[in-house]
Amino acid sequence: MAVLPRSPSSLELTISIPGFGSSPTFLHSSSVKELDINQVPSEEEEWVVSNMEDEEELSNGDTPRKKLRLTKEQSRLLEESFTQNHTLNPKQKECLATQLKLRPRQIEVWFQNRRARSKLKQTEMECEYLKRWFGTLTEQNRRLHKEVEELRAMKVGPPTVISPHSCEPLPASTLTMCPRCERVTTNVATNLSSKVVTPTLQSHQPSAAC
DNA sequence: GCCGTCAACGGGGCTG
DNA sequence: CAGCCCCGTTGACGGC
Repeated sequence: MAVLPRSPSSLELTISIPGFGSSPTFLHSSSVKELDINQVPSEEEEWVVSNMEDEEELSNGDTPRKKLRLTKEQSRLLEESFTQNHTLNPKQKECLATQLKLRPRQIEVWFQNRRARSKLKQTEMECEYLKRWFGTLTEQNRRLHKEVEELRAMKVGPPTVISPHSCEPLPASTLTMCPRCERVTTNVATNLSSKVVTPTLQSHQPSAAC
């Protein structure tokens, strides 16, 4: 799983703009028209205006909402910056905002949305990978079931396994699998009547310890 | 008209 | 407590 880097960027602040603050009331305004940077869209900033006239106000006194579309150049620079750092420190944010003629809050929002898109893409890729893996396991499971059926059909007597402890053959019927930890264990009742079992093999009782 | 995309918002959690 | 981030959502817009 990829972890987004939080290291500082190499970008440095070189220009400061007086009065270019980001007070909460300023940022949380539902209308972007009152923001001075948005009143006169520069040639580098492209606005898509709704059907409402600029001067028209809504019944509740709010100004109509406009939709900002970043220009290709702005998007390119933001993407370029994103490849270097997935997060920005305040200086980098201010610097980018000045460079792109956007508000720092817009830079911040763009990076948040960009990180979200990255994560979504990553999740979709992981989903695809898991789907393929599931398909592979399903196919493998099918083949193993088929193999088991073929072995059962051979009817060559009771199957035996070699004990890893004694290196002697064990009747497979004496083996069971613990449903909790899925470890192969010996059947106690059967083992007691069998002389094949060696003392090294411990009986296993499923418990909460598994 | 529906749907996908994207900028923006609001709330909650975390941290120094 | 300010500042930041994440997350879910909203609203505007474009494409079909």
